[in-house]
Amino acid sequence: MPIVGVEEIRKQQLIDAALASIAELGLQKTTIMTISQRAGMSSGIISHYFGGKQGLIEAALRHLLDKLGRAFLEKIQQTDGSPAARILCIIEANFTEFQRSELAARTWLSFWARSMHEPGLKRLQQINNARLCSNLRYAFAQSMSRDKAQDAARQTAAMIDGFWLRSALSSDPDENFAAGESLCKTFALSLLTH
Amino acid sequence: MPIVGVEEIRKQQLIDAALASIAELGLQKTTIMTISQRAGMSSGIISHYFGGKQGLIEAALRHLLDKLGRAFLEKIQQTDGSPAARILCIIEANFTEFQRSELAARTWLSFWARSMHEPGLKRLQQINNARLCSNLRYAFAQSMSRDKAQDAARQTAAMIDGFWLRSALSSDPDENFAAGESLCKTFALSLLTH
DNA sequence: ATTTTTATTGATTGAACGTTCAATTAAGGA
DNA sequence: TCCTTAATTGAACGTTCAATCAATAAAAAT
Repeated sequence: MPIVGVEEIRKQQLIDAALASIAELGLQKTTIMTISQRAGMSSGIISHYFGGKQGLIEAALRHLLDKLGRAFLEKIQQTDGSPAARILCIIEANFTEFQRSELAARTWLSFWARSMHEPGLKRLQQINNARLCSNLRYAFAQSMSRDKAQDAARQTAAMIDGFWLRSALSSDPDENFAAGESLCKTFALSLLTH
Repeated sequence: MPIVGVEEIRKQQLIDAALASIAELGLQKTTIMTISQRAGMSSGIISHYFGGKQGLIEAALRHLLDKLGRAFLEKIQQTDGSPAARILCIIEANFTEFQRSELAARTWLSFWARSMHEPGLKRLQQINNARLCSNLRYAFAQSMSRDKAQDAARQTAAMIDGFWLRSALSSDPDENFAAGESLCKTFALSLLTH
């Protein structure tokens, strides 16, 4: 059933299938078989397009990071450049990305845990983290000193990640997410006005 | 070399070896061999004392949770019962436990990730989480309404977990930890006074 | 219609891992 | 000294999994 010029389509289908498997089974129990079956293809296709299972896993993480980055860029363009608006954008981008797919928080946690011991994933994670912190620092620095802004950014980033983590572990992820978004916003705004 | 009555000693040695292996290699690359070698014993001993690898992993998590609980109980007895003192105790207990063993944050993250898909670990994690939240809620409720206290507890718990997570993923865990403890305290105290 | 090229398959291979259990070792008791 | 019993070993076994690659299928080119 070969159709020419389907490389990008197949790659995306495999990434989607990988994310579905990771969300449902966890990274540990995700195998080449669970991915390829979900994609409706054979096991060999993964090594063919990604050089191996590890290549697909990294591509899937890169895809999630790209989506998160684009969510932020889209939101930031719909607002004025005020610090409060920027910060609300950052928080919303970090939360809405998850609402789109219920099980994404679990996927992130799986990636994080593995990134501790795999340099390829660790690099991707650190790039994303640096972006989040520097965006927050920049917004806070327009209303307070550099040092205060640094602290405020770290607290806000920690609270966002903490609610992510708790959503992944919670028995009611959705409720946790909604509460997290709201509580992160009120916290960040209170930092700006005091 | 059988010596009688060594069951509890051997179990503890295996738990220590398991935690060392998890911290160094991660839960995924921790095998019966990496654990038993670190303990200086043979591979079969793990099934003998814990019924299998999974039993040892759960016992190791239970051991970490016990240590965390005892750290809190010890600290709480050295203070008056004021809300501020209680909250500082909770935060300190959650951070000092990690300073004792540098790689503990990585161990926690490994456990958390696996607990998403393994009921035995999930149960342990939820018990610990419920304890943290209810301790915080109780302390805050002495200075504000129930609803406010609930929000404050969730924000504080999220910030603590967020800094834990960031320490595990950071390239400089110690600095991250010190900053986390300090910033969590200033946040929690500001909630009490406003 | 035939050949070439591209896409895909899936059985096979070999390595890694957890578990089992018969054998072994030495302490304690008779 | 001999026997019993608790403690421990590690080779063997069965399973799981990622990777490989020769075979296959169909589109494109001739």
